[in-house]
Amino acid sequence: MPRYKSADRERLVAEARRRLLDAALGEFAAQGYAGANINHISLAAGFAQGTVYNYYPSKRALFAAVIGDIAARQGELVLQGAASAPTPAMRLERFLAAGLAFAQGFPAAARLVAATLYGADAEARALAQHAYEPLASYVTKEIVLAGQQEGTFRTVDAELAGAAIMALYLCGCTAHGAPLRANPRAAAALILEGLRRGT
Amino acid sequence: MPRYKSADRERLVAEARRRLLDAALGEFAAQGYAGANINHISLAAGFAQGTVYNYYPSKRALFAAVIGDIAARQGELVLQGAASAPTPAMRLERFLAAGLAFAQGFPAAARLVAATLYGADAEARALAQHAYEPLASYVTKEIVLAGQQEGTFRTVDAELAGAAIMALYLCGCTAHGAPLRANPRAAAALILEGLRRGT
Amino acid sequence: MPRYKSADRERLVAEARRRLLDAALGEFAAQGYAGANINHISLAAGFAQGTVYNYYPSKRALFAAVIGDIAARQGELVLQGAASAPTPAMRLERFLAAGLAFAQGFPAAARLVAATLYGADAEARALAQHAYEPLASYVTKEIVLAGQQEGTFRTVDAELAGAAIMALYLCGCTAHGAPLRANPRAAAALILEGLRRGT
Amino acid sequence: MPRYKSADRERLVAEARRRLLDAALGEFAAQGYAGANINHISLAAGFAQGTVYNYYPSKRALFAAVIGDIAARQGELVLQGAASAPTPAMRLERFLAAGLAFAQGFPAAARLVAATLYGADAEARALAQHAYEPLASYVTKEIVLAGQQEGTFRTVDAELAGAAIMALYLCGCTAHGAPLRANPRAAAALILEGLRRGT
DNA sequence: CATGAATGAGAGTTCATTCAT
DNA sequence: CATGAATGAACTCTCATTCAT
Repeated sequence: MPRYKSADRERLVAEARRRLLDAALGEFAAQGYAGANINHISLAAGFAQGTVYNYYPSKRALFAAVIGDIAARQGELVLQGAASAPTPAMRLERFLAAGLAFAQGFPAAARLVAATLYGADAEARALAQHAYEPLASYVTKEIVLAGQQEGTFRTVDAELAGAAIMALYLCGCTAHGAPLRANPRAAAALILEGLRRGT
Repeated sequence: MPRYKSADRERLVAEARRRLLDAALGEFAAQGYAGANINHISLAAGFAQGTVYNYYPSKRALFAAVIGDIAARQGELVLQGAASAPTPAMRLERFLAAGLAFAQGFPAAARLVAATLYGADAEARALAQHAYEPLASYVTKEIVLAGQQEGTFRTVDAELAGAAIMALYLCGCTAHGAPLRANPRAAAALILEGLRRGT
Repeated sequence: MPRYKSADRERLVAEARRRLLDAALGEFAAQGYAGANINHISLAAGFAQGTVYNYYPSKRALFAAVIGDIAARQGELVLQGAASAPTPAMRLERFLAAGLAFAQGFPAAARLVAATLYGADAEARALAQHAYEPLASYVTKEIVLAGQQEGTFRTVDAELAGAAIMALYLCGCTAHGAPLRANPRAAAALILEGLRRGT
Repeated sequence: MPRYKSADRERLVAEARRRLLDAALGEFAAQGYAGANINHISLAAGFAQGTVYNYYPSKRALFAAVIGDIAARQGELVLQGAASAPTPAMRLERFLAAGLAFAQGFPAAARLVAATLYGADAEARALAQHAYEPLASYVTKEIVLAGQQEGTFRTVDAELAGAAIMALYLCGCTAHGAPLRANPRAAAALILEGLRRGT
């Protein structure tokens, strides 16, 4: 009978989970979900093999927790950054800047999210899509649609524009993405003004 | 064993490889590299399990061959489509249209490429990057830079613009990509004109 | 630490053991020895996981205690029931009635004993055989042999008859045993009179 | 493409299965289902660990095959022995003699069946009950009921008598069963005539 | 004496790879 | 060159047991 579940206990549990999430993020980002070794994660977190299972009931559950954790942290940061801007154009710029800063600060997390969203594992993909739904819908509604209603954005298909922005945003951390990361302001300008020289 | 292989022999070998590549593409796209089962591939290709090893020395080598094959077929199609267009803007449009048509015609291939380029497996990523280098540099040189030299494109960072176009292009087949695929002409317009309404 | 334990202390310990034995009986009966989870037992007894080890040094020891406990309770009940009967035939009837009543009242216990006595685990089997020796020898001596000496029973091999009765008795709770349980009087008659119609 | 699945191949497969079934019988009988180690079985059969899975898809399936194999062999032997006898009484005697001879010849098989039928594992029990249904219904119909219709057997509850005979039969290989096995004729007489001396 | 997080050996199962036929 | 049985390392997950608190 747990006598009162001291705050101490809870803090220890939270810290153990933190260590596991961090170790898991590293492993999943480096090896992919299928390639990750759950015992390595446990050992990397400073536990014995099998101790993960005292905190998460399965590899999948641990993975879900990792993705959820990333999405929450990134969402908070990014939406906070963008929300305070008065115009849709500025929100776009801040959105990209905050997101790409996150990718720069936590490259493993960014890589893992992209790998999951564009990977073959349907279950994992659904999970990540669900976790990133708030960000995606923020872009579509508060940036693209808002700019169109305000009259400063062209009336292109909002979904199309949203998908394009999300693609840039999510790929800003991998492969061909280095220039995006290095220059979020220019990326925003590119989206706003397009490639063609104005008349 | 005749040293001089009959052309017949070679054709049979080529056809066997074709069957294996097709089966492997399906399996890798559906399960990811780590999740793919090489014996299933062999069986799906109409061979016994283990027969892959008469044609490819390892799972990795088979995977590399699959990626190489996709890149070659896609490159041929896309560059062919784009090269005949006289202006950089038209080349961009045709490039996107041809690429997204490829993604529509061979969704498994498109998904596999994106998953590999944005996935966690560093070795596989390097492989795919190398295979897609021609496409990427075509975009940068023959579209972005050419348009700038011609005077019709803004002088934004060419690498940045190239990366953005490749991101759109590659993600046009997955996750948030559905609207892109459905509407390549609008996607090209978005890249050319940007979001902001002209003055 | 007072050497002289207060009676209070001892009562508490006895009650804790009781709870553990009851919980263990349920788990062992439901899952078998190998399949039983000792932490589940501890929790089901209202303790934390691991607390069993304050009362029993190992899973095996706990198991032995469970079997011993059942044998003791069943033996007391059954022998009490049978001992007061004046003739061997009546003792047989009461023996079966009491035993099958026990099986009806404590089905988990009955099932566990049969599973142990007829199970694969040699160590457990030896343990249970030892615990049930008193019952077995009661049947052989006080029922079969006594009846033969009295002149009312045929002089069949006493051990054989004893084994047959014990088999019926122990299987009266499982598998094909339902009719036995339902009808102890008829079972006794069957043993006494046999199948063949008297001349 | 298997060219013609030579009889050779099939013989080899059958022989491999035989080795595995034998090894599995030994392990399951000695350790119980839950306690058995499937890699030990594979090694004991002369294969590497994991090779069982080329022949049976799971531990449970292997177990089912073992039980099915025993039931088939025992059923053939026992029913053959009993069926040729003209009267129900003789069928009973032969049934017991054949069954107990089987138990003597294949003690591990007999022990495993009893352990399964009286064990805690519900799934395994159902399996074994199903496999032994033919024997059980033979006893009830062709022995007990037939004897009653013929007029030579008392009209006791047929199910009760059948269950009693099956219990004796199945327990003839364990625990208190040694005398039964040693003396099947006397066991049959006991069932037919009962314990009580005729008047 | 109770707790329950931690341990780590060991379980069932998968599968890339080999090789005798 | 095709076959497919065999291999055995490696995986995820379980759980009896320990011990600091």
